[in-house]
Amino acid sequence: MNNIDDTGNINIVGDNEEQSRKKNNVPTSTEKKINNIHKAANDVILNEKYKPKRKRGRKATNQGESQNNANKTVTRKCYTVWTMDLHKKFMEAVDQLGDGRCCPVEILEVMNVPGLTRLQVASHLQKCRNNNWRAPKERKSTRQLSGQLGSSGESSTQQQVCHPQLQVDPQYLISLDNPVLSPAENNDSSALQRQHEPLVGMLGSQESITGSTYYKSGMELNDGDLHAQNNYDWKVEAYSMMFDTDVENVTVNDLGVENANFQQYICEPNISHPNNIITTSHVSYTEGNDSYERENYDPYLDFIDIDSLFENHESPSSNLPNGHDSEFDQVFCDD
DNA sequence: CGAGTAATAT
DNA sequence: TATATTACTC
Repeated sequence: MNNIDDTGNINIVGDNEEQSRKKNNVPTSTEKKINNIHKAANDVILNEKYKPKRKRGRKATNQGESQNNANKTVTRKCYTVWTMDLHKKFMEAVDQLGDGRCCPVEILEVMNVPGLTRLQVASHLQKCRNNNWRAPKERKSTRQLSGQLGSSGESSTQQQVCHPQLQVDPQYLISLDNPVLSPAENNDSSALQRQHEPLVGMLGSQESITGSTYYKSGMELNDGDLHAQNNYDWKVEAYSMMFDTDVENVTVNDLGVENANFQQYICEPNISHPNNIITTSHVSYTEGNDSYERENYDPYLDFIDIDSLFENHESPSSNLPNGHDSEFDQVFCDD
């Protein structure tokens, strides 16, 4: 004879306590503890506080945007090209400023280039600190190492390519060993500080602009030649290739002539030109809704299956891109 | 709150 | 890709 108690559990006559517990799926105290840990961990993961609030980087703006056809939006963006001249000026400013004043604001002032903004200088400074800037005329053959991309045994590296932030941003990491622990508690505050330590020097120079806004004088001018093709460059390159979904890139020169190249100088560096800033127009066409704008969009997850992309590609080790018109680009950029 | 910087979008 | 933009930290 069975009966149901006031907790809704079925008590089977004759069963001992343990058998009854099992039949009613009542967790043991140990199981309860484990469940609580899982729940707490889940709460941490679901907590908005520990999620990136917005994606970083450039967002699509309405500035300079115009409607073309039904579902096509034409976005025209201008940006400054750092010519050798401009860069030289930048470096001279850095050199002139000396210790402790090598910050974008000071550099901007010393450069005294109309139209140039602090953010642009900051961005350029960042590029130079990372040894990732080259003079425009030295740009062309930047994909020497791309051939390694599809070589065997590199799948783990490919994962890293697509998930760079997961390695370096402790704020969003959750320790699997101790899931209840708040990420903030896990966050070694000096870890972020370490990112501000001096980075790779400017090319050919013994000392460099450093990440702590100090630099040691005597720095040579960066000749813009990328001697050190390090692993980071390769990662960045592969990374941006995967995200390059532009259907078309069109530039317009000062005569209004369209050019199919990605980037073009509107005018040559010229003493008569007021500011030596060369601007390009970047026109991109997007179909319908901007997928990047959808909620909870996670580019990392979208590319989590990146390995399969390479597996499906023939001769992965031999035929990787050397230019924009390569087979590879068509495969990944055609929309 | 503004500056500097890493990360990331375009 | 090179540059612009954003998030984050101090």
